[in-house]
Amino acid sequence: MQILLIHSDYIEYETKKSTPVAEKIEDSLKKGRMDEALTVFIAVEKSDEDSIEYAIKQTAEEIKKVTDQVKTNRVMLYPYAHLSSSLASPKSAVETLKKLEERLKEASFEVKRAPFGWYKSFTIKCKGHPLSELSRTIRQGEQKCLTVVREKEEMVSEALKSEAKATSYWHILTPDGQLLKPDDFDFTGYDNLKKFVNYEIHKSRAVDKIPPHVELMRRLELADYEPGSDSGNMRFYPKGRLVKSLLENYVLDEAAKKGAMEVETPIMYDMNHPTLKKYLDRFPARQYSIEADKKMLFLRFAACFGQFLMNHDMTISYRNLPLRMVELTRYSFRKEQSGELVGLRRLRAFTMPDMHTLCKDMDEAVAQFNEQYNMCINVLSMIGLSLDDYEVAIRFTRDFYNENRDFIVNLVKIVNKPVLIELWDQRFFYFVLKFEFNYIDALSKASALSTVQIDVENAQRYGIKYIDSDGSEKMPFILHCSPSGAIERCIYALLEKAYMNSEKGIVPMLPVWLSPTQVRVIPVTEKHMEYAQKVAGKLNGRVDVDDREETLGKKIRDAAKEWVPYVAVVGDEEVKSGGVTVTVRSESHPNKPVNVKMTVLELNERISKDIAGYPFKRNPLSMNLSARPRFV
RNA sequence: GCCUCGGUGGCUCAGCCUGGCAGAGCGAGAGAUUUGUAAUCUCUAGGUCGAGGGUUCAAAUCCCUCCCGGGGCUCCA
Repeated sequence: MQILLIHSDYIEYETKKSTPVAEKIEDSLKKGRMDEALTVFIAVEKSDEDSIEYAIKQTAEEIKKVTDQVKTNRVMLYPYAHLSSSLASPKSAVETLKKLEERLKEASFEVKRAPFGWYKSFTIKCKGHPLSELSRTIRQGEQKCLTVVREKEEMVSEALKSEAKATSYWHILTPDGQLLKPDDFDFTGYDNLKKFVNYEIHKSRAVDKIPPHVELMRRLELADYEPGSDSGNMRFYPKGRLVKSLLENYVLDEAAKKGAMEVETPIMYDMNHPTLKKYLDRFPARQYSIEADKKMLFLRFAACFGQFLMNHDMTISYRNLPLRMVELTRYSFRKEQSGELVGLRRLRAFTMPDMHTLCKDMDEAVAQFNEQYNMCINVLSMIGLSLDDYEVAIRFTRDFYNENRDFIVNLVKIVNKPVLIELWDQRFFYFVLKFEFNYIDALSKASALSTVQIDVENAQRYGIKYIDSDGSEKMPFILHCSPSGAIERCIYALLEKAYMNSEKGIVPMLPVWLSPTQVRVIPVTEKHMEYAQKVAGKLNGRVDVDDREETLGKKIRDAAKEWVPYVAVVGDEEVKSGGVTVTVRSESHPNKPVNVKMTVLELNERISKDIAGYPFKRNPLSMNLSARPRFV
């Protein structure tokens, strides 16, 4: 229920024209006037229909409070649909209004009610004293323990606002240290960089196609939209969960190798916590908010909150620095505007490895930045995304650049290709330097994967200190690092890459370590089944057997559609020789499968080589295809 | 929030313009077939055509209202 209360000298209305939902009224009600009254403009909402009695009771009480304050007992109920964008059905609205009228009369108010569903002209004179204009929202939410609050005015963080104000100076920096204006740069041979620059600077983003990965994520039974949730919250089928889990484990392990300690922190935080509130205003993202009891909470959009609060309470010596912590956030939540959400590229709930490094001074921060920059290149490459697949953006303040010019040029030398530079005169955000690796997809859209930032203000905000060798308390600099970027986004990038490969005549596939099925054994006929099962038992990796009663051709086609890297066909020949005939996907061309006769041992060696150095998980689906349900 | 497209069997969609018995493919179930590298054949089951209202002898189809979803814009760590 939405109500707008106006203490008025008088209110006067006249019906003009009925709408299709108009209530039938006597002529006497077609005009009305009330002097010295509280006019209550009122909209009955959809949510009131769940408990009309509650809405009426609360509204009546609210009206009573205000009439007491303004000392009147005359009320004009005036239906006013425009107060809400989520109206109740006309039928229940009329019912609610009538009951409210009755209730107020019982409470000895003098009540008039303007008819529902008519176009009316009205004149009102508002008294203009401080209490003469009030609005109230009445919802049952207070009694439930978890109600997502629909903010009337969306909270927009200061960072989002300042981002709009920030002036960016764009450049291209080449490996030999030339800093050029984008217009002066020759993009020949740098198609992806050109797309990226267009995307960033010229905001050229219109696309009229569904991104290819959306179809692929469904067809490969990885992930899908979940209409039962909020948009941007995906469901992951067993195969998708497997791929995601492998990526998660891999990235966590790489962070651990660099000395990061894995921690776990809550996903929701008190919106009115003084420190957190200030940080919210420095982070350009929108939050989900949640009400629990009387507390307003927000869902984290990164792991910073929990880790910084933990850092605050820690005793940290200079000997502990650089101090690294990592958390895999499942999930980070960002309430992106609904239209921004696309497949696995941009989500409202996503999984992000988030590592923070406390450094004793700027020199150490810069050194760590450099190390993590290299780590990110390595992580993406191991995931299956090479330097050719993404473009580098480095962003910093003018001051930082003036003091660290050689360092930045060196970053460009490492990737050995021109990068996009964004320069700000002042520091608008919490960092002085950041880079991201941006994946350029089949529709020329750019999305950030890995990123590292040097944060110069959150140590102070959160009161994070360390004791230096001379016994004095100091503030560390903090690096934020996501070695891979969001896990879902990595999957998106791999799928988009596979799609672009297939457009180029390269057979699409996932890296072997991520393929849900690594080897599929297909018996030529039923009588080879026993041998097939025996072979499957001896093979390494995620093996399955196509034991369905289908033709050989069908089974081979299905294996190809699932992008199975190794398809081992076994028939009379193989039973006789004791080996397998393997279709090797990575060596095949469209319509030209490459079949290699090999022993089980040889196949095992190939697979072991493909997956060496990567995490392994068993396939959650049954080994026999005939026992697997379909998900899409 | 705005623009746009859509909602028809489990899935993908046709039918709608021009109103007249609700269709196909995939998938599922049954049967036949025992196959050597991109879909074997036959049969069967399965639908309040998103919801509500209106027009009409008759509505999946036309009109109105609403709901839900996709894509785009805005936005973007």
